[in-house]
Amino acid sequence: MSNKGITPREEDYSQWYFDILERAELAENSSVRGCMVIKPYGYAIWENIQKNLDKMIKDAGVKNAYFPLFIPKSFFSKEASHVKGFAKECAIVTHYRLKENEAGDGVEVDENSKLEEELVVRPTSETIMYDTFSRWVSSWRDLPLKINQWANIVRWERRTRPFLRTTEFLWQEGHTVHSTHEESVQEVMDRLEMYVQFARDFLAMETYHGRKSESEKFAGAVNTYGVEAMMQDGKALQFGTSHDLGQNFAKAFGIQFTDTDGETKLPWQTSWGVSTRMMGALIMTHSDDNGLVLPPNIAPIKVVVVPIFNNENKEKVLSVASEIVKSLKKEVDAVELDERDFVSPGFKFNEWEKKGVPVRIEIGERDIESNNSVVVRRDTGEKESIGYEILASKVSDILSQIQENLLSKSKDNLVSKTHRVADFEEMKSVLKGDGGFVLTGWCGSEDCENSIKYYTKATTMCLIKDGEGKKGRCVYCGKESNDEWLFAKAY
RNA sequence: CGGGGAGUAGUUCAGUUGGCUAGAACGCUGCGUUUGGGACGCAGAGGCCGCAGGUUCAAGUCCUGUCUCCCCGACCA
Repeated sequence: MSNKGITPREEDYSQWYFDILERAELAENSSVRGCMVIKPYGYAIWENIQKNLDKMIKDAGVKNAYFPLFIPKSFFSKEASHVKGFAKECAIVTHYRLKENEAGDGVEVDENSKLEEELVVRPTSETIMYDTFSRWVSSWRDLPLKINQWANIVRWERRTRPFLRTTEFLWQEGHTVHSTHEESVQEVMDRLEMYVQFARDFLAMETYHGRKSESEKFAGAVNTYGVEAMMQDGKALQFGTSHDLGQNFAKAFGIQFTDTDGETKLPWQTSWGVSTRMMGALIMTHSDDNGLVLPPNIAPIKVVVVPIFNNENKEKVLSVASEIVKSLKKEVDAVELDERDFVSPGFKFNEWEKKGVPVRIEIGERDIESNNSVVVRRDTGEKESIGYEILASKVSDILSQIQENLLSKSKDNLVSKTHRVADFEEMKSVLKGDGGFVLTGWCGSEDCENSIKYYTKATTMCLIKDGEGKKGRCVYCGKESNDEWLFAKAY
């Protein structure tokens, strides 16, 4: 797996994700698969994502709220294509009570507690939120309505993958209601751009974004837009979506408003979200054979100070080290001192590298004598001796450099793995080789899309801005095409 | 749901044509020596060999059934 970074295979995450997640051990005979425990270090990354993204969401005038986990089954019958998209992956609550079994050694479902209407564990919250919105919206003065929720959701997928497709996952889902289509489309694009910006600034990830094809769009949407990242192994990963819902749901859930002209109208809606899948993208984008590599702007621990001592000089070294930590904390947050005396320094170096801490500072007797400390970068492995007086500001600079370097590496990876191809043969050979994105003409027909998928395993990712209106020929059927689309094998 | 593979210690796995008290490495516990790139020595704890049935003097090993997990597909964020 060298040079491909971390992939979501069991053998990889058991080795590298040791601090991030582990498979949940559920009931012996349970058919629950793909439920993961997010461990404290992994959850700290998620909290950093939450904190920073939540600020951007609020800056966009969106307010947080929380809606029920359980959705009456009947809500799902209201929007035809929505139910069709989710019906096959819903967990359903049918009873609300257990009783002791006859043998007296366990419990069983109490048949007397059957629910009159079954409840669906939310696979997404459009239905329950929009039912509520229908009571919140009655006038143009109530619009735009912009609501976001941070929640867990359940999708009973046939096949799961750690982080990328788990049965239960955490996400953020934003839902807005507007009086005009122009305004709702603007919201869709703004939130899409927000995700792109977030990925760039915090996750140090360069991505493509654009409209999804008809077959790839969200169940119930008029249009879906996605953010696509390129992993080190040549597979694409979609980690954010933004949907133009048109008036489909407004119609289905009876959301109406009286406009300034006195007319009763249907509003226009959007929804958009990113999930813990984003952490998978983050990990797979930057990490190497030595473990995680985390961008400083999202790392739970940005700097770790490893004192190197023996029984004789322990006290002295530790006191200098904690002085240094104190001065570092004035300029850098998330600094940690590793005082453990039961593992060797070499063990610590390795462990913090696996955890992806961006900067490690080593302080031992040698350094104290020369008023220096050894500063090591996780991204390049470079070591540098830096004096105490300038340490804090230097480290702060190095953290910015690491953030920049990771972004530029991600950009290089994206560019170098994007191939513009002339014909289908070339497309096949590119995808059979190192993979990556293929940029090529596509006539827009679902038949061609399916054939391309059949022969190459690649699907349409999205229509990026550069590709819009770029006339050419469809890579498969050879007919005239209006746009150049992005294809890739994807997770 | 189709194709392939695997279930033995906390983890990763050995375990021969059925044969004695089921093993290793790592991890864990204790003591000592160590500590600038995953330390070492000694002592120890830890097992319903996935589950149920069968064949046999004897089953981790053979047979039948069953459950679960992993990989590759189909489906999807």
